[in-house]
Amino acid sequence: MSYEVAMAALADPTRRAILDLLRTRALCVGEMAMALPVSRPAVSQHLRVLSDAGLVTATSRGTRNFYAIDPEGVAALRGYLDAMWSDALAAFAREAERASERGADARHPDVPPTRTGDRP
Amino acid sequence: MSYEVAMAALADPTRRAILDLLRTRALCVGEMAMALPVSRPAVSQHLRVLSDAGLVTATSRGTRNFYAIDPEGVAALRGYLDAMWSDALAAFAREAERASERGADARHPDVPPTRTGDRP
DNA sequence: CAACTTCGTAACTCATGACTTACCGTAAGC
DNA sequence: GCTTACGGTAAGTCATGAGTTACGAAGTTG
Repeated sequence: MSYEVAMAALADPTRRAILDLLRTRALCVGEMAMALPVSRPAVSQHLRVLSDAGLVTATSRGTRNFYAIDPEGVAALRGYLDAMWSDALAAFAREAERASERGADARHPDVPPTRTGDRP
Repeated sequence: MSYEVAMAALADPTRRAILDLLRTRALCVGEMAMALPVSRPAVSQHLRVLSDAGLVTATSRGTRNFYAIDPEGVAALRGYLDAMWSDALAAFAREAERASERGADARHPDVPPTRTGDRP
């Protein structure tokens, strides 16, 4: 459902770096900011995006906010990619079979063309 | 290796729509442009990005250029997500165990703090 | 209570990129 | 050979978002 927001979230290199930091254990914002080449508010904003995308979870302990990877969000992305992957493999196999049977037979054009449009 | 370019490529909704069109079968540029709310040059540019990211392959047949999903590129993304997913699960389990053993024992702070920096 | 730490938000700047129109190269059909 | 379909590229516009500094809110510690 919401794999689209997660995809957009994973597009940014800094956000991927944040997730890489969180792979081993949960961290608070200041720790991540020290390990990254950007300011702490930037990390906060990225964490906001990652949280909205369902990729991380936040827990407050004292004045510090700890963030950890949310496996559910990652699972949604995996599902999307898995579906696309299997579909692509099936289409590839179908295409190969059709190509082989066309190679033995007469070669007819794939699509009878009718002016494919240029405008949206 | 190159999952980063692929991630950036999948960030755009139009590019994801192109990949969704290609899930069933290979298509030429004009066909995709007709099925999408953008102009044909826009589709060309998106296909260029997807091709550079290793997510699609191109084959010329006559004047038409057919594009299909490249399963290899999708596999790279799956590998990245799989690694992150298993790491996140392991970290989650470790965190849960540490929390339970701390709940029975004395509660010590997680990290002895030393001024986490604000500047990059 | 007062000082300090930690973090989120607001306001702003600036670069990236998504889209358009216009143009040119290339293969097919009369 | 000339015309037509198809698609890639160039140049330009405009919106989005990643980054910064400045400030305020919530909590801990002396």
